[in-house]
Amino acid sequence: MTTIKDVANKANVSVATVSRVLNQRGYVSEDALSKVLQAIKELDYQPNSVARTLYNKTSNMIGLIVPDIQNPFFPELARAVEDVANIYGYTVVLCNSDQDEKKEREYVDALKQKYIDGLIMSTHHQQENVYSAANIPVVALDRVGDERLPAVVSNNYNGGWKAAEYLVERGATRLAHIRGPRGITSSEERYNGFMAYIKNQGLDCVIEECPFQLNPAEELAERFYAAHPHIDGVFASNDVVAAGFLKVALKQKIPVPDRLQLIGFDGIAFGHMMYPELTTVAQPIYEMGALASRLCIKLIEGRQTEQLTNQLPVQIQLGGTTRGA
Amino acid sequence: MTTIKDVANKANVSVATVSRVLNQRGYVSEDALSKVLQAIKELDYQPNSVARTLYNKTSNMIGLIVPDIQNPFFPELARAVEDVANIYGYTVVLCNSDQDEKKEREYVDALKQKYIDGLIMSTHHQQENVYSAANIPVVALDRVGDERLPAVVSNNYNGGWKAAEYLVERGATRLAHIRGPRGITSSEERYNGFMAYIKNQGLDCVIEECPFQLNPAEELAERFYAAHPHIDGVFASNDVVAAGFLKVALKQKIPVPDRLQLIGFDGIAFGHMMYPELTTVAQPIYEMGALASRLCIKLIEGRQTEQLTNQLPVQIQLGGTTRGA
DNA sequence: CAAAAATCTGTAACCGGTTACATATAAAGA
DNA sequence: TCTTTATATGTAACCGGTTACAGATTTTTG
Repeated sequence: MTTIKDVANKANVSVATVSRVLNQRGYVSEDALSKVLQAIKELDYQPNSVARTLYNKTSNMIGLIVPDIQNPFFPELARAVEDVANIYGYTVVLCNSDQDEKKEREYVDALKQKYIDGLIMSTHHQQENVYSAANIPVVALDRVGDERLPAVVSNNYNGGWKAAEYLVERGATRLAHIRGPRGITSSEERYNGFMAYIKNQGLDCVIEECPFQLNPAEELAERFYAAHPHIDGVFASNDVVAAGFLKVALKQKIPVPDRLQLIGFDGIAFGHMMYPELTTVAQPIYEMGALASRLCIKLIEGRQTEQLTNQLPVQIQLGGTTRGA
Repeated sequence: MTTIKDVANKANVSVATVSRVLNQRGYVSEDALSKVLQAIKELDYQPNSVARTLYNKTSNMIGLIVPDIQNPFFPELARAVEDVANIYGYTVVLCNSDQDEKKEREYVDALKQKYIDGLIMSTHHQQENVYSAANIPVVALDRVGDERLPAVVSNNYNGGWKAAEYLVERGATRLAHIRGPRGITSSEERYNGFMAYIKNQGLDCVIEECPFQLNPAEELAERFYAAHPHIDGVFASNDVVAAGFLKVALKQKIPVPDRLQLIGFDGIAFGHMMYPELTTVAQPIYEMGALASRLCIKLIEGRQTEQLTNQLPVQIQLGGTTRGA
């Protein structure tokens, strides 16, 4: 591997001069400049980023901690984070925490040791430890654990409200909400928004709780349809759960959307892969990831962010699981 | 941040002794050992991995280059790679290449600069550059670009054969294969396996080609069903394409599986999220990722691998898009 | 009991960069 | 013309570890 010393030798200058050329800092004569550039080209020299990191305490790497990349919501988010990071010359290190606080802490420690420049986290755990111990920028994405952290989220509350409103407007009268796990900000907010509309309209509804996974959703759906045959509008707190409910409904030959309307939340890609397509409250997933990435880099570069919480709008995405207007 | 010097001072020994304790190398007296351990504990010292990397030229990082993490096949693979890597103390850096050779090369360069210890690549490009320039272990995953590279793949040929056989055994007589893009090993092999069975049985079939994406698959399906109304068995080269064909079939009210049987390839999670569930030739995706990761680490640790190509078996996964036996 | 071998420890060089500082020369100002 | 200032460059310390080597002490061996 060619080092800065090799370049210096070849160009007949000192390493300091080469370094000055590389970093475009300090004074370098025309003559030296061209000799160095020539040597760099001839030797196909690339400065060693580890050595740079050691001195500069900055690695051009961003950590991204998600619960599980297998959860179909996160690949798009991760992709967006990486795309933006790349533009600015950053590399992304992806970590799956399984929502395990210990794992999260271990990852954060390991990443900090590698002089990671910033951290983007999707977790509902309190991040005081991260927040205090690290002097690196941390951006919360989708899930907010700590209020003091800059965050990128979608308007979950509004989404919940819209979902309820949408179902009611399409003629649903007996509503149910399959809410997500307690303690996760997004599912709480969706629930709150949904309930606010329900109360506002003086309606009644059935509430069930379900983790954001297919199998539990299917199991719950079986029981649910048996227990509540009259329900004609279901709002699931995420698309995976909605898919589970749709699947069981189709299996049981419950006419969707004629006798049962279904709306999910997220707007992940596979909503389009099924038939009928899932009607859903779509978050701007890619936008969220991209924004978080930009925000993180902005903070790394020392610039302040205007606002702590960045809330992006959601939008109903028409599918075939709800009726036309 | 506490450094090895701080520890040495506190323990009243030299940095060399502390280093010996850390690496459990060389002679260290009982007395010095306990003093150092005590100091480490009191200062909550963690050795700086960047400094270590600089000297050792090894980073405990593995690069994973995939075409696009948004392709639902890759998250499971990536997860497996990361899980195994973690067990052995390695961190994974994920990169999306978009199948762009230039991007791939840039990533490889950047990763090598960071003293990445090994590389796992899912690409169909020739990797001579990688293979020659890098003296780091490279493992090909799912897609093989270079024959000389150790690789982990599933038995795509056998999968293609099995798919044909399965359709025929369930009574399909007019077969079609929607093959994947040319030049990608896996799609070629699936095609070859399928055709081998067809020829072996003296059958005839329709072949179409489609990229591994939903929209093109849907468009093709529309045209396909119009042009070939008599086809009663379709083998799609991957599950996304199969999903597109299923979606259009359902939309057109073509009875599946009674008048049209459908089988995909991959066994990705969303096959279970739809109704009917997708019948598919399932690859052991997680196993493949885990094996690639283990293989890579084995090579990093200097041990030789028994065989260059590791081919894992595929298995038909029963869904509702084919008839019972 | 002396020599050889094993154990212990510190100094300093090294990994490959960056930069403070000293020094030298050229250009500008008095 | 003599300062002063701007330009140019090299030396050496530094980032935080690892390790070759040398010297000192202890243990083993003959």
